Amino acid sequence: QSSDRDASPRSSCREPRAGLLKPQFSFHPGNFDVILCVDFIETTGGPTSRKQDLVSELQRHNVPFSIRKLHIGDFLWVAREKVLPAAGQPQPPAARELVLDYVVERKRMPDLCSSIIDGRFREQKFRLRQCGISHPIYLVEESGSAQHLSLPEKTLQQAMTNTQVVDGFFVKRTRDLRESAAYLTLMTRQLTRLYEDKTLLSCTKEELEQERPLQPSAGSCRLLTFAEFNEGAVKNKAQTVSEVFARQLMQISGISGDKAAAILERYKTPASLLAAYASCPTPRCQEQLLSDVKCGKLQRNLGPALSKTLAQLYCTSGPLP
Amino acid sequence: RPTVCVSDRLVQNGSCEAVEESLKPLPLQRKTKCSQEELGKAQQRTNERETQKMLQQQERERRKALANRWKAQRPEECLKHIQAVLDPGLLQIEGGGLVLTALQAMECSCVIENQAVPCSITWRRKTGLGQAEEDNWTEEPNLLVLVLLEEFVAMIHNYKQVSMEGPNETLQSFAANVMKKTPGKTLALAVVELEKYFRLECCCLPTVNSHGNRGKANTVPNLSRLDVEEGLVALQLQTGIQVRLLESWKEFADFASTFTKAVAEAPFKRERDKTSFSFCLEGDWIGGMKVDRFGKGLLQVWKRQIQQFNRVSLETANAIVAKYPSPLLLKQAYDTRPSRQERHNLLAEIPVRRGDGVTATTRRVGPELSKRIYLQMTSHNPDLSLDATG
DNA sequence: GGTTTATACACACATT
DNA sequence: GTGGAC
DNA sequence: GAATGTGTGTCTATCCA
Repeated sequence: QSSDRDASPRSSCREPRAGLLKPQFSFHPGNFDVILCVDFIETTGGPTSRKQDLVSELQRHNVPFSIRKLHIGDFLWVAREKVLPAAGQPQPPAARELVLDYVVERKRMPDLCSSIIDGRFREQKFRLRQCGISHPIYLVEESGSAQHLSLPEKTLQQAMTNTQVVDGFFVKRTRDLRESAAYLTLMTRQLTRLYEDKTLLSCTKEELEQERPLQPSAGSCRLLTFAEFNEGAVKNKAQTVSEVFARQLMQISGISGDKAAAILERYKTPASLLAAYASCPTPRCQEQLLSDVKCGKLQRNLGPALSKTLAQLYCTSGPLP
Repeated sequence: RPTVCVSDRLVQNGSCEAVEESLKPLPLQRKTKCSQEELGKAQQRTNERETQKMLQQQERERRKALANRWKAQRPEECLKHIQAVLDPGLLQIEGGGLVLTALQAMECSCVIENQAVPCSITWRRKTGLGQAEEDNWTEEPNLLVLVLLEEFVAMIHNYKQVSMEGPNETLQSFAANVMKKTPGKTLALAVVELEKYFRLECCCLPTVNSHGNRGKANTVPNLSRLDVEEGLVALQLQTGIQVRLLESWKEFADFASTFTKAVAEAPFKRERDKTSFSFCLEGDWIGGMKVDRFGKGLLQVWKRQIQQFNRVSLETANAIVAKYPSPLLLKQAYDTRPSRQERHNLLAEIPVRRGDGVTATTRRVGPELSKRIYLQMTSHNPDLSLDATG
């Protein structure tokens, strides 16, 4: 069917930059196509790998897709405007793209195991939750879960159900890569039907965060450009004074998030803490300045030990040991 | 606004204001009549102490109650304060008893009641507010519904037949009805032994039935797994509801147990996610530096504090810490610089040696980072953005 | 002189 | 009813 | 938190003057 320009693995993987500077534009029904975007990693595991099977399956099902480097997620869908070849131009102008409100994180059982163990699992879920897309999907391939993995079966099932119940993500269970491809195929087709009659409005992430009143049932919806989405998932966000202060506090062993937050509750900035230390008439007072700061759950004292360590850090005039 | 999670932390201080209020009325009085004055003083002291005691006890009790409620949500004890509510319809199905058995094997209570939705499970949590024993529970916003195999197959089939827009029930209409009966709840569906159905469908001849509308008319011929997946994806995109397909009743029982645990732990985890800093989970996050009781290691802490700024290399941090080996020394250096520009650029010209030996290139800290560090050390505005171009 | 009992209970941190 | 316990 | 186990330190509780 409509074989995409980027569908071939050897084709260029250029990422359209148009849209970042454009304040706003919109796609109208019939003027765009829905395309599945596949992360580069999912297809380039090396020639010895079976990663090309996914490409084969998608091609076999005539799924229009595009292989790119996604900074978050493994699959997503974009609406690409249909561009008419300009007269005399060999290449049509760069097509603008809006990312649909669904993103898929594919996880095979071994991946899930290692992700849970080293903490990437929680981090991924956090990033997915605030990447700007409302409907994150975990696509879990339980290829004969009877295999000896580094984590018990019960644990993995619990993790998946937690992802569903606690995090509110959609968890799609699949038996193998072939079923995963089938799922992506069905999703592509039905997403095409879902969006084809809608008006798509470009939108920035900031605008989206304050209000997203449009649910997928409305006649129109506001979407991020692919460029903004993909760049936004990697760039360092702006730091504030209190954030950096909290991170600095936590550099000493024993100061956790709750402790740092409790200290921040009283002294929101390094300047105010230093001023408080300067106001202390005696070094003894400095050591106890933070001792009775109430931490965490409900009002547990920070304690004299950490208070003294912090006083040493911020009150030592000479070089630190 | 930037993605900082310094956000909404509970400010829970009711005690301080009340205590200060009680300490306020203490102006000195002139000596006129000794006895009366002594009496008044005594009265004042007495009232004052009574008030303090009362308030202290009230606050302490309140804090204990809050602490206990928080403890009740911890992963180890939260199940003990949960009761699962099973619809009797579940137990009337073959194999439904396994669910009851599995749930009772957990350390949560378990009751059978007629539910608004047949064959459903809901959960209740002890509020902890109840001083009277038992009976104040709050409903958890979750609902797990077992969809009978025959009904599920019928609904998939009905969705396939787009031509007949009659009263035929689909997964979507089923879900809509369920949510109408239980407003505000997150719905999850489960179907048991669908694979067994497929096997029977293959082996045995299709049992052709009259097109009875309502449920009990059984297996519809020629339902493929693809049809099921089509229906599930449609349900997902239109409602966000997910359906768990299970091979056996044992698996369903296990799923119900797992689901129960997830529901029980959900408030605890959500609260933690709210009140914790996002950067703790970032991949390159390193735990706190160990420091003994006399400050050994604090220099490393100071260096790592510099590295908490974005775009600061190890070499840069080393250079800065070498020049100013403690936070206070840096602050004092700022204090002695009269002009704003001087303070901004205090660290800008510090040389930073990069690379080794032959390829060693020596650059400087630069004015941009120098300014960020200055703002961090001196600003009294906690929400000031260090990366703002101003 | 200047720290302190004894147990329980958390929390920070480290492992299969 | 306070506050220390070696 | 995946689940469980390990050590730092506070915290709560006594007993007794």
